[in-house]
Amino acid sequence: MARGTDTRKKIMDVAQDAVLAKGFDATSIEEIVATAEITKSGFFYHFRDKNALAHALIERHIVVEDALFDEVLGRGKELSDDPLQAALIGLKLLAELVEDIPGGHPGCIVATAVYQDRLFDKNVHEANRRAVEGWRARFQSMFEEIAAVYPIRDDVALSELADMVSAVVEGGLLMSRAMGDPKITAQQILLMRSYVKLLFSPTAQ
Amino acid sequence: MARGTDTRKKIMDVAQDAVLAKGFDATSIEEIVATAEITKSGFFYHFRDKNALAHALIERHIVVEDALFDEVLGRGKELSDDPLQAALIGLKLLAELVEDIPGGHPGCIVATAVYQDRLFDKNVHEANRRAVEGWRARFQSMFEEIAAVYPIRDDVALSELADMVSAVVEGGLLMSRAMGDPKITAQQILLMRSYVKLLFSPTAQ
DNA sequence: CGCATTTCCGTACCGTGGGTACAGTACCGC
DNA sequence: GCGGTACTGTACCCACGGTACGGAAATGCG
Repeated sequence: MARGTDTRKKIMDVAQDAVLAKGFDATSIEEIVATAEITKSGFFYHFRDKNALAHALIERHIVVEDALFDEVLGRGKELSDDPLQAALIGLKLLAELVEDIPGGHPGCIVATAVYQDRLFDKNVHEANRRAVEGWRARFQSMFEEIAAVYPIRDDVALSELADMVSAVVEGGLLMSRAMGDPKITAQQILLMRSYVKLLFSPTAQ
Repeated sequence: MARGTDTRKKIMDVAQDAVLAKGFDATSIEEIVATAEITKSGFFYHFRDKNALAHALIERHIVVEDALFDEVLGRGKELSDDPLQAALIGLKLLAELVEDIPGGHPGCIVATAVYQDRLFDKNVHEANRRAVEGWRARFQSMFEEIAAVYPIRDDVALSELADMVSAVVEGGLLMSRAMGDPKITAQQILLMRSYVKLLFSPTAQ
């Protein structure tokens, strides 16, 4: 039993490295099986097709990313009882964390799936949608906690503001990739942080 | 002579329709040549490979997009002498324009190229980089004009703020695609607008 | 211990699609 | 009518996703 899950995990690890480094379509199954030291048959035993691999990677990615957000935002709450300060700390930690990723900017698995229609089926896109919805719920509740204490300085929907965090992160990753500058993502997160600060603190600066 | 440029243009038009509808990788050369009523040889006479087609499409796309930004931001300047108001108007027009794209949001050709490494070579990514740099320059000068008149309410770099416009647009398009909700992009642009408003106008509301 | 199930390996094969090679041809300006 | 431009047609190669199927080793279970 351990044998099975090990191999499956190894395939996913190898695939994830390759996908983040080169993109999903640039990662051939033959290459994955070579690196994982298995055979093509072994691969197709664990995954019905390349779609199934993508699906598994995304599901796992969501779990990891959720844990990461939990940690960062949780740490913010630990460090301040004030919901606004907690959020600002959390966003700053997130920016630092994104910047410290070794080997620059791997980009987001979710994003790679969004922009490759043929390669992925409905299951994958569905998983993607759930991931984005999860982020929205998370950040929306964060902003609601802030809004319960502080007046908001502009008429914006908190759900859209929550989406903006995701959008800025994803957009930042994309810009980083396009420009070959890994710092951009962190910069963009800090700008988002600045917006949150201005939006909720009248005496900001 | 007209014969040549016509065919080339026809290939690009056919390809662009298909690419925006289904994505680049889902569009096969065989399909393009069938729709354009030419032969495979004819295609490869005009484009060395699929890369060259992508490159040509992106170059053309950049020109169109630049014209679009020119129009929207120019209209903003027409409607107000105040640089902040002009920018706010421009961003609002941009949001409206993005929302009115028929058939939803095709997504950005630039983004599709960023997330597909194998399909595209250095020329394409280079073209991409220039496009992003162009947007940065454009929005940076916009923000500089505002900053010359209004004090800025947080310590942010204007070049990064300029990148944020691109990041929010791209991130918004990505979120739209992921969620299947074309309205998200426009919402995100309006949030960016709200940030600009708060950042430069102390008496905002 | 025997036996079935799970977890692979090996090999051979297919279809699609990008891309090449190269010969031939129709048109167009000079 | 000559040479270049703009193709057509055919035939072919290769990479890669995916299938088929037989076999083998480890594992769990009675």
